[in-house]
Amino acid sequence: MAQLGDLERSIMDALWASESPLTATELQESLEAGSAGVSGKQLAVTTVLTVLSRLEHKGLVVRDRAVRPHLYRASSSHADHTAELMHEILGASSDRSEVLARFLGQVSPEEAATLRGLLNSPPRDSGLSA
Amino acid sequence: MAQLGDLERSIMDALWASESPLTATELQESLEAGSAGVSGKQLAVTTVLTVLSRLEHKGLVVRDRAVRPHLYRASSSHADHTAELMHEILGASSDRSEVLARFLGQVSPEEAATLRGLLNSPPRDSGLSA
DNA sequence: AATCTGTTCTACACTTCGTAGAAGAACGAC
DNA sequence: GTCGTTCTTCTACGAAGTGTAGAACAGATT
Repeated sequence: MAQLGDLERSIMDALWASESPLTATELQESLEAGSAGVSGKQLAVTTVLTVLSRLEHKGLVVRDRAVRPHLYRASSSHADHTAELMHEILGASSDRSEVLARFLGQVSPEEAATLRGLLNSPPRDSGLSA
Repeated sequence: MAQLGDLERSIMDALWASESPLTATELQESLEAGSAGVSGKQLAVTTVLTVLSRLEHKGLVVRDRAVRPHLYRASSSHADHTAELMHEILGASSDRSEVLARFLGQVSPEEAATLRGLLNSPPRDSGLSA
């Protein structure tokens, strides 16, 4: 799946941050406003479109072609995506428990607590994601 | 830090698998033999050298210039590196606990057990790796 | 039909990565 | 100390990925 480029990431962030699907133009605006920090430079809509197509191709974005200004949304939540990425990386390792040990060795106490809580309250219903 | 390319990864794997530091030529040989699966094609030593330099530049490889055939070793263990990558990804997320929840939702029961064990075992003093 | 708005095609520059030859540097043999 | 061998560095190029956007095309509105 690989890591995304800067623009790709910004666009995904905007999509993840949005409740409802967005149009290319809306994204263009939210990119100008919301993010970027210092810039302020407006991107061309076609640029946004191009990146959206690429993200769709990568399976990260779903496009609704039924409506006229096409609507775009992230195919999975940010958390899901991130968790998947983490698993991908973990899975590529030969020595998973060792990695997990190191991983835990680096988490903050709060996160450790969070993890403990999650592991002890097992609401393992979510048989979702194929 | 980003993901590595195929060759870069193979070389890192060889370095991680090795107890002691290796020379470029040794790496070249172990690449031919150990990995690759189907190929069998021998890389030029200069290719290995180039990639090693790039990896050194990225901070993943440490080179000992004191001895003549320079010796190369991974700057950190595979597990450490992987764990760091996972943290990097996790850190880029705004909603860490949510990600962790999703992450745990995807781990195998064995891994969950491993994690439980690690979280309950004595505080990992290991103040190693800077 | 003409126009406006949004989408697709095409394109280019820049970076990263795989790949390696040519040139340079160090070290042992003589 | 010079010669040859061995190793490293420099330089380079092609493929892929990404940021960027104009040109051309399609659907809706009047």
